Amino acid sequence: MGKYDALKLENQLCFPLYACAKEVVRHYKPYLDELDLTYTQYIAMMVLWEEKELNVKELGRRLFLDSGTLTPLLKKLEAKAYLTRHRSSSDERNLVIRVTPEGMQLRDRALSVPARMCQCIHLTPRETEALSGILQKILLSVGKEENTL
Amino acid sequence: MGKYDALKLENQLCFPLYACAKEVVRHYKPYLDELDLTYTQYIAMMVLWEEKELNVKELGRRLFLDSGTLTPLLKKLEAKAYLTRHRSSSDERNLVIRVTPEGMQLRDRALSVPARMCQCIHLTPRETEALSGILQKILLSVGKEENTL
DNA sequence: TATAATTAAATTGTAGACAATTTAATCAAG
DNA sequence: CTTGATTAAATTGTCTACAATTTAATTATA
Repeated sequence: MGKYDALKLENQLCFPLYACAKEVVRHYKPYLDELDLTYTQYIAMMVLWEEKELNVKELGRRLFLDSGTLTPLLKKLEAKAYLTRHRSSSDERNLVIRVTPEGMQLRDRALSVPARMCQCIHLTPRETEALSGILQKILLSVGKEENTL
Repeated sequence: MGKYDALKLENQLCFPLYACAKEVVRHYKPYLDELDLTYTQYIAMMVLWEEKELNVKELGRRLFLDSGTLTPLLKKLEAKAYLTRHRSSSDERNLVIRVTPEGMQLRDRALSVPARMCQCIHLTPRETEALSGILQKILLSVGKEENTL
């Protein structure tokens, strides 16, 4: 074990996390192409399918994204008629995002995507459970730090 | 359990993977700022610190990145004098990347980065081990698919 | 050997991602 | 009531990321 072992790529935890995330997202592409959605647009629609209506701030909190990423993304989804963007009348600072009927129709066409994606990743139920738990723990701990800053 | 449960964000495995990777990489920023490196530049330097010399193709294979990402990134690292870029004399198609002495000096300044990053992520050794193993498994399986295509 | 197929980088175009700043609206003291 | 913080989006600028195409070099084959 040399002085620089900690700087070897194979000893990093972050690198496989980074590479895995990219590769898995890339694997969504053929399925999402059928829906004319990018991965980020897909997860934004996922929130909207559940919520019907929310503002940019809340959407960003859920997706770990800021307005710099969301503003142009939401404009693209608006251009595709999947959502509407309107200032809140009670507080003009807030932009209310609402799904359209066209946006809701997309949900049915997306139904098969999660199962088809899971088939790409060959994990046992145990591994899936373990991975999910550990990732949630990391997300919780980084979320907490934001508040202490 | 409703018809659309599979499309809920909290039932996805990919989303926490995507969000975690982003958040963890973002946590590197203050440490890497001291070295005037981005995260992608940092992992590229990690490979070069071990290899001293390799071509774009091989670097891309290790980092899961293509020439579209690496070409501009390597030009920036060349501009910072951390590496040199030369066409191979034996095969002019290959671009040989070599670390410079300045690039090697950076290695010592980076020594403290991995430990400081680990402190940000509060995982037990068991969890770290498990996460690492599962991510490697996913990367191996997506790597294999490339060959069968 | 001339041509076709293959390969490695580079290029082009589109879409994130995020830090930092700006703008506009709302809220909080004094 | 007004000035000063605070807040939410939008904007600006830089750096990935990757599909698709192009260019140039090499290899394979007719």
